[in-house]
Amino acid sequence: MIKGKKYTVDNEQLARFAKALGHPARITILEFLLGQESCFFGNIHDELPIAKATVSQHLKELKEAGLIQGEIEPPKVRYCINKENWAQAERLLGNFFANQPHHQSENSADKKSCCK
Amino acid sequence: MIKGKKYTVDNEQLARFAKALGHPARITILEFLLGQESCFFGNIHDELPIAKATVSQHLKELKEAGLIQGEIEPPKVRYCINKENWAQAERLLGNFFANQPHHQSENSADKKSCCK
DNA sequence: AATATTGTTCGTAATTTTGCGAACAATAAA
DNA sequence: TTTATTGTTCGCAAAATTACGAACAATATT
Repeated sequence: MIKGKKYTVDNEQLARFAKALGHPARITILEFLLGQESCFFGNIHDELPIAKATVSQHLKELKEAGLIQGEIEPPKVRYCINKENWAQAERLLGNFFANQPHHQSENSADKKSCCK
Repeated sequence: MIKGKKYTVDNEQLARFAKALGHPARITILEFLLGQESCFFGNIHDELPIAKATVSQHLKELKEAGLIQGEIEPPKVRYCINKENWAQAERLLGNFFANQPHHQSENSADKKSCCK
């Protein structure tokens, strides 16, 4: 690396999405939201083994990553997937994994060998 | 949540993989490895705007997440994708996103409305 | 043996993450 | 008006993350 070398915008965005997915509570929240029409805070909290303050924090992170949105419906708060950004996350991750790993040589008697 | 409620094994694993993807340097490393047959530490370092000690640390995390492997080829170290675990990550993420977001009601004049 | 090359590990520092309980705000209900 | 319900925010603490330079280890070269 010389100087000023930065990351691409796509890679930054992909990392941001992946980071948001990088906690089992947040995976569980998203999984729940993907399958539910109704999605109040309390319903989400009930799915998780953590305090409501912590749930609120995870929801905030998902919101800041753009993956969900919430709106107040007094006295409750309704959450759901942000479909536009969700589609972007899916696309970025899809492209990333579409880049298949390089084919390995057939005569690898040694299973542990790498990139031979 | 009552007591003892934990996360599923799959969700834990998915979060572990996602967390490993949650930094632009690691995304860049993986992207590079996916397209290269040759992959010494030095080649990876050249792609990144960070010190070698930091690169080494990111590689260690990717190794611990199971996404890559390395082997010594004195005096160099060759890295590559761990294809078995890579396939598992792809599968888990694929299943996760295959769970499509719930359809939104048609009469949503308000674009910002959520889960109505 | 002395030197160079290649990466890892160590020690350190700054920041972020994760988690909780308590306090708070806002509305609804009594 | 008082009380209950629903979530967020605050303050704090412990742990993990990110980053760097310096030191180190291992092999290769001179």
